[in-house]
Amino acid sequence: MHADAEVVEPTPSGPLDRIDLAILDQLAHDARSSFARIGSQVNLSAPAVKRRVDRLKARGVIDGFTVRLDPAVLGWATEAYVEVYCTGSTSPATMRQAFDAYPEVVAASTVTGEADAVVQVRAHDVRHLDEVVERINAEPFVVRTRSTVVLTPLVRRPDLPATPR
Amino acid sequence: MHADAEVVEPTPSGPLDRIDLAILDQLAHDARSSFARIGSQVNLSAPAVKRRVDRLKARGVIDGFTVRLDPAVLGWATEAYVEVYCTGSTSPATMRQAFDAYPEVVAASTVTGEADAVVQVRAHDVRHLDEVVERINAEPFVVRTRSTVVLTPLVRRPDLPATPR
DNA sequence: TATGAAACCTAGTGGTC
DNA sequence: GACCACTAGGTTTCATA
Repeated sequence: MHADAEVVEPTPSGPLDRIDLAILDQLAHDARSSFARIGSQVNLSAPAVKRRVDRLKARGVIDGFTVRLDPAVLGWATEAYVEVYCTGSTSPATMRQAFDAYPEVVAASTVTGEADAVVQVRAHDVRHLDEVVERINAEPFVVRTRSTVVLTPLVRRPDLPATPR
Repeated sequence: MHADAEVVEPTPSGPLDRIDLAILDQLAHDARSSFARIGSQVNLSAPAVKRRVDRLKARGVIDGFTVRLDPAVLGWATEAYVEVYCTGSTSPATMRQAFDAYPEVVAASTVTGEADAVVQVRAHDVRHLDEVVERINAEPFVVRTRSTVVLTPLVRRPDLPATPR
């Protein structure tokens, strides 16, 4: 071991190259595509693609592979953004623990602005949504909520575009 | 071919059974899992699982398979909910067409409440986010916007839970 | 250090019962 | 839906640049 001018990456990193991004693009489009088919798109052999994918998984760039489901077909027809106002010093950890317990919660984050958090909720119908919002309201750290119900979904992306910085 | 008392489904439908939901659960957890492995979880042979998955795809329940990427690692560190206020009679189609053109737009929907639409935006940083919001503001049908920036992501579900109705 | 070719083994797929 | 046979894809090894 010797000290260089260059810093050695602690996590096996280095920036994603054009090929990595192309592979991610392919996987975003079809995560069950074969390595050979991906390889033919990015001019690489199947083993080479597999190695890159393994590396991307190890680095945490790839978090996993999931199925894209049509919420409506599954009976999750109602969606809402719920702004949550909390008591003075509610920690993010407390909120996370609470919201994580709801299967109806798709996403939740603390936010800037008047509200403390925005929670995205999926429900079967308005009655179900109402029930979930009531339960959130009943959480000890919640002062009040303000719901914005989705009328028409306009855009819904598979995942993030693998655009280079 | 003969006429029965039973009506033949035009779309190959019928409700999802317990096994279908279990399969979707497995795929949500790992979309690249083998049919054999899924089968062992749901007590079914690999071909049987494949046929069910094919059927679920044909029915539109399964929309596709994608990779889950860590936004932060890819350089998409900043996220915001942008409420959009539109001119009198802006059609959802107009909005969809406009928002679809932004790679930074993750999701967009028309909503109840004061605003006409909520647009979820992913950006590299606050400067980038600001630029995107400016562009949205410049859309001919947009009167004004109100952005809520994400501070800490608390919950982010892979996809919808395959809970029966 | 990353790749390609080949070998080997596991999984996908269509037919049959 | 299971079983079987066949094909295709995943994974490891090894040689190479």
